[in-house]
Amino acid sequence: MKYLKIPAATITRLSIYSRALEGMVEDGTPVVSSKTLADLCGVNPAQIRKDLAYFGQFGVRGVGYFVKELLFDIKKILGLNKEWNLAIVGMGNLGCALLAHQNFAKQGYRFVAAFDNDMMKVGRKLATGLMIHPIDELVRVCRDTGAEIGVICTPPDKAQDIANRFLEVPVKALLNFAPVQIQVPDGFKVENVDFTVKLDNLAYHLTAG
Amino acid sequence: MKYLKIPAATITRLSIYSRALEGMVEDGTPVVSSKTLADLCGVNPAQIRKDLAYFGQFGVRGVGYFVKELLFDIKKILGLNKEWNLAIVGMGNLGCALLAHQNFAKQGYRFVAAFDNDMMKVGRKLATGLMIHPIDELVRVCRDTGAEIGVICTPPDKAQDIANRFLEVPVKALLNFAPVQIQVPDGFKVENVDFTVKLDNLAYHLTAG
DNA sequence: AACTGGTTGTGATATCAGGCACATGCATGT
DNA sequence: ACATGCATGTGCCTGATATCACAACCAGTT
Repeated sequence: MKYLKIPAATITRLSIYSRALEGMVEDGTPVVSSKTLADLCGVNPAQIRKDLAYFGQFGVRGVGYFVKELLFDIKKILGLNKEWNLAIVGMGNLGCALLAHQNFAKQGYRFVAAFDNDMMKVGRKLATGLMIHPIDELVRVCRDTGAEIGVICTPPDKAQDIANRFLEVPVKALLNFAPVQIQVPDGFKVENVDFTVKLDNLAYHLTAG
Repeated sequence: MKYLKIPAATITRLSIYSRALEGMVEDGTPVVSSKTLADLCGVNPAQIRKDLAYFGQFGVRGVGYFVKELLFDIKKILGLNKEWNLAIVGMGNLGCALLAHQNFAKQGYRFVAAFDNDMMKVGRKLATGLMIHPIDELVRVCRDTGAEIGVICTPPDKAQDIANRFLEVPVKALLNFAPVQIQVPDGFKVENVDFTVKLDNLAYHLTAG
């Protein structure tokens, strides 16, 4: 089952489903149909069933899906039944905001290392108890702390260099906030978060659309 | 030409091309081929030519594209030949970081209004000279300042309410950082920026491969 | 003026993702 | 025990998206 190719879009949607399901767990909703969940997530009901079908059977015909169970299963599929250790580079406004952000902890993502090149910042202790290390120590500290995912919040011209250091650790997954395309070898994975790209989409929509 | 449907993915890529081209302008590179640009952006060369073909002819056969010209044309396509006025709601860590972030200004996006419900924050003046308004004043202030794009940085449970207020202005484009799916009528557009979705993708990749 | 190298623009082709519609099967009630 | 209602799981179809491959075309050279 797992050996046929899963579309990347499916994984992204699973993640979105899990957000909606978390909300339902809080509300105490016990059961949900693909129709209801679809409306909430803005997709087609068949899409949800198809996405889940890649990984097995989770529903009860004539009834729907048990919310808690389905959430548990999706999290397991995504690999969220463990904590993930993050290392972050670039303690500017954005980097600090991410560190302080609640959503990460809530989803089981934990920052275990922070880096910056600014000597004014190095050695400072953050509110979380984390200390800021110089970037030269990245490889060593990441190994010591068991970092598994790298978060890049540096200016664009530094991003590739940072990525290369992460590759050396090796940290095989990178979340890149810098507005450049980072090159990595096979087996490594980069996800880009570029606000301005999203804004450009909106601007286009307002202009032409 | 503009009357056939343009894939959303094309618009996103145009935005990515423009980032790469900006770098080339700084380096003083005068001309670029679709091959070179493709390598830099991690896409297929034919993809670039196809994307551009939706909007006209921009290259010279046997030569390539003039960097400055192409950048100008792409920006014009995206509607970036003007400044866009942003209004932001939710002045937590993330909201403040976005306000201070350089990339927005560099791309012609300008914050003209800021809102929060926390009475400790309302009335405070930010470094940029912007004052924080209470959310009840959103509709009025957005109209006064000519806000065109709304940025939502509130907790998830407040996001839909904020969106509804923006619809009333009307602000027709929303950049949503809250991890929920926002419902809007036709003609309005929401772009979601959800870090945890991206992280989940990485987690899946590390887990399942 | 003709030739050559090189890159675009684009029709044709392959691949992929999404949506429909129905058979399958569970739960409830009689 | 059987019939009914309802939502899932899935084969098939349709449409969109990406890639290939080649003709069209420009610049520089002989």
